[in-house]
Amino acid sequence: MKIASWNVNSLNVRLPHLEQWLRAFAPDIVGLQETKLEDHKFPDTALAALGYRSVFSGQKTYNGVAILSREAPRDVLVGVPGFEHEQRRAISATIGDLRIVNLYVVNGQDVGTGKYAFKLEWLAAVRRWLAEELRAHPNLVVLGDFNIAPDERDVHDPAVWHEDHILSSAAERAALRELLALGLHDGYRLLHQEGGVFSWWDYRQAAFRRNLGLRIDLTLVSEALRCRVVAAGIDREPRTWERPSDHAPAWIELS
DNA sequence: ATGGTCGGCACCCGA
Repeated sequence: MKIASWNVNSLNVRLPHLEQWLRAFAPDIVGLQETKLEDHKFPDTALAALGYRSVFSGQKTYNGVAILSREAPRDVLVGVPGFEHEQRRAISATIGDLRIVNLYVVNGQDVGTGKYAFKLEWLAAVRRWLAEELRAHPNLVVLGDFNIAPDERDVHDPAVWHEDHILSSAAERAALRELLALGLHDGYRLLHQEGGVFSWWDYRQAAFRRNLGLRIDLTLVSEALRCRVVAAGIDREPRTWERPSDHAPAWIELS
């Protein structure tokens, strides 16, 4: 059972990439972020032709999330209960014996801005909600673009990505640690300890060629699923293709 | 630290 998270940065532009990658990688479940598509424009027919069901919550221009799965999704939930707003950043569904939560965490722009404050509020609301979600669904997978690099191994240059910098700041990392403290584990780190493995590279400065990246796309698993994680990785291949997303798919395999 | 590159959409904003 392969489960992946991929920020596609516009599904309108990236549908051919997604189709090619689904054929090549053959995941069972995929969480997509930044689809940037209103629901009536979601390419569910094209994805069904490849054997995937789709559930989605999108909007024009910004944000937008979706879950693709080979098995039919049940009990679909849009948004973060108790924290209503316009931005389409969360979608959840039950697939087989797994509860899947797909998040597009607020970027936060810069430390100290209003968007940064909103990021921390949003993460606090997610934590309150996931505490309940874990009680209801012991087999929980929380995946997505977290827009937080968990620690120094997850940034190419800790001198740049330091405790006062967006995506690596002390408060953001503390918020992520609070999520993990609910009883969630970073699937990738269960199996790999080395640094320098990234999921996002800025479009500028030839960052991908120079591997100047961050690992901000994560797949978290609950305690009950911990021992079922048999493989994990980041598939850099689609980042090498023409006109790529700035993110690569991050994946885990469950037994 | 700055400036650089994308996508969407409208000549600028968000990432």
